[in-house]
Amino acid sequence: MRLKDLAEHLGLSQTTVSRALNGYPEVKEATRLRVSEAALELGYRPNASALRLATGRAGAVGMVLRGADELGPHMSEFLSGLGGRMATQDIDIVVTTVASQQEELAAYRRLAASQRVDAMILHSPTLKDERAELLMDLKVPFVLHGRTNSTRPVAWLDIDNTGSLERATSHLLDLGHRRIALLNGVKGRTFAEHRELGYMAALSARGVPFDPALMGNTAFTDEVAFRTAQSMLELRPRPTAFLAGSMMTALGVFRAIRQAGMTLGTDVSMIAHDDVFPYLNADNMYPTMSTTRSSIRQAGSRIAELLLQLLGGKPVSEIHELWPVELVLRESSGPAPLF
Amino acid sequence: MRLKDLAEHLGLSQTTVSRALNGYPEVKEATRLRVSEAALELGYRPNASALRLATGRAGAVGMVLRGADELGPHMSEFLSGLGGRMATQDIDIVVTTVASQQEELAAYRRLAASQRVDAMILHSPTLKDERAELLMDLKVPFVLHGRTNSTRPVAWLDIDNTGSLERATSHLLDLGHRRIALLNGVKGRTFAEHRELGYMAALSARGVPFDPALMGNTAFTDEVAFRTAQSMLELRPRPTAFLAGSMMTALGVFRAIRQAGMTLGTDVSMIAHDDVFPYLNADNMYPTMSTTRSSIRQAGSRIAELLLQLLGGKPVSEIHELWPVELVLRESSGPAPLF
DNA sequence: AAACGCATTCAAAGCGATTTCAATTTTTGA
DNA sequence: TCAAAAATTGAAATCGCTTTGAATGCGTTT
Repeated sequence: MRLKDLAEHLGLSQTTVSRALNGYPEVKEATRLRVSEAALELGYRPNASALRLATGRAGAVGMVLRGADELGPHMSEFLSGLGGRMATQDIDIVVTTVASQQEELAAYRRLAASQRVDAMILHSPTLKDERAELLMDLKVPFVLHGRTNSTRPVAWLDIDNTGSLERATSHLLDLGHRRIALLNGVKGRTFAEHRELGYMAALSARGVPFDPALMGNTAFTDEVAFRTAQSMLELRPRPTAFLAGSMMTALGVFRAIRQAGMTLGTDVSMIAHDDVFPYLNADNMYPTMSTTRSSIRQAGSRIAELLLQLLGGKPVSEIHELWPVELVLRESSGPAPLF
Repeated sequence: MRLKDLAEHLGLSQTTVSRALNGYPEVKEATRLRVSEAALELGYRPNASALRLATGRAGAVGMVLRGADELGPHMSEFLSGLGGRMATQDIDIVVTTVASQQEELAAYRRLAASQRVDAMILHSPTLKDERAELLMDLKVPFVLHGRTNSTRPVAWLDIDNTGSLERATSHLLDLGHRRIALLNGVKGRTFAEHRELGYMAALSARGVPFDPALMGNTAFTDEVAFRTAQSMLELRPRPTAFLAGSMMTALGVFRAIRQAGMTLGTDVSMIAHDDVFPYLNADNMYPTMSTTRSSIRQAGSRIAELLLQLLGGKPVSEIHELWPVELVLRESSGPAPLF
């Protein structure tokens, strides 16, 4: 069922039918009604490729996912938020996965050159992010989930990682902890740097010295976290509290604590960052987990909105959102043990 | 940079340039070389929409993700496998997310009518799956990840859930367990039914009666699993072993066991199904987790291959793959306790 | 009654690729 | 050497839509 068929069926020109369906004013109301009824009845939907070619808009936004490290469980949550909003505008989400760093830039180039997408979403940026710079060079609009240091303006949405860690660290200090381990993301990533900043700020505000042995910069997997936490717990004096970068990290730390024969919440405290997964509930852990919490799904949904604004012509320099992070105290964070 | 520009730049016709780039035989080798060099140098890439309109192929495959229940961590793993293979063919993956059941069918209709994708991938089918039937009615090619009972032939790839659970259950029976709880997926889903079949078969082979109180049919979240396991552990006689449907489920059961003051691997045994997540390693748990294992990422990659074959004209009736599931025994499964 | 304005409708020109069919050049064979 | 065959190139049609610019019909105004 093409536009032409529909037009012939109605005894109208393609022009009029097209206009009727797209809500142009210069078509008689009775005609419009007749057209939309026929379209509905015959199940007409414009051919996506033709529509895109004619309008010059791709009707899609793109995301490039780094296979190994980045993908993780966060992505599906984010996608879910993003997709919900985009679907209402009939905009597709095109995901591309790549294995290596080089492939990644090539993927952005490819998407841009073939005009497959109208805009893109960038994740987990580094302080100096070449993907962002590339997209700006290519003049592809994008919204950054996170922040980066660029000389040019960038549209972004980020959570307040610095504030989050400052509060969490301060709280642990309040509870008497002095040896607080930070299981952070890999160096270079903006969010990791921001978290470190918050952690450092809280420590120095109390005059607590920073011990590099208590900081880990690794991927957020339970395995790595387990190993890191395990070796940190062998330090003397050992850390009495952990700041875990993600829920997966928290699970690993959790196991390390138990294997060392200690109890979470009394012998050792922990506050983990929770991106809010429906299948992994901090409130329902045992003991319940204190968290810094921010829904990554909501971020996805909001970024979709920002993307639409961006495509609607809103200036990049006006698209910045910094979201506060909740600190939710539960059982896993308690007073420092008295030795 | 359009084809026209490139052709003018080279002093050739669009026809010749197009042919040269697409490897048609009727173009002089020297010309082809000159063209491809210029294309590379100028970074020419055919406009995706135009190409699609001209060829009639969408150059994309679609997936519809149910927001709430389905998305989960499995999806990103699967996507990663799928994407790796598709990228090599310059085929996009279009993901659409939906909230409700109704929206879902509408989404398939929409994608089909607008010819946005050449084929689709279906997940977690039910025994009688209306999405699959719809796609067949709409004549949209698709590969099913899982199986369904349809009168018409369907292309599918599935793991041997029945065999997997039969082995796992048998193994637990060998270890002396008689009260074996099954935390299965929701009723109606083919994989859940298949798993139940395997479980039942193993029980009845030993003449062990089936106790409905020991079977749960829920979503694979740690929270639900925790609650279900908790209440099962209050039964008398209590279950001495658990079959967990996923790693998330396993985490929930794990907590329930600990909270009940018991030890996994001695007081209670568990075998969990592992879809192999890079961030959650059964081998590295404490105690290490016995699993039935099958990589969902590999499944994604293979389904991409099948999809390409399907689009290449291979008959649907010849596209069936049943993958065996490994049983990996580790510390979480031990002999039944002697009361 | 002619002219004007307004509301509708339509024919045709894109959008940027592929592909059919025709034209041109080069090679081959007698 | 010249016609026929083969190799190479190009003009124009096509894909299905949007959109520009022109045309039509009809009630008002002068």
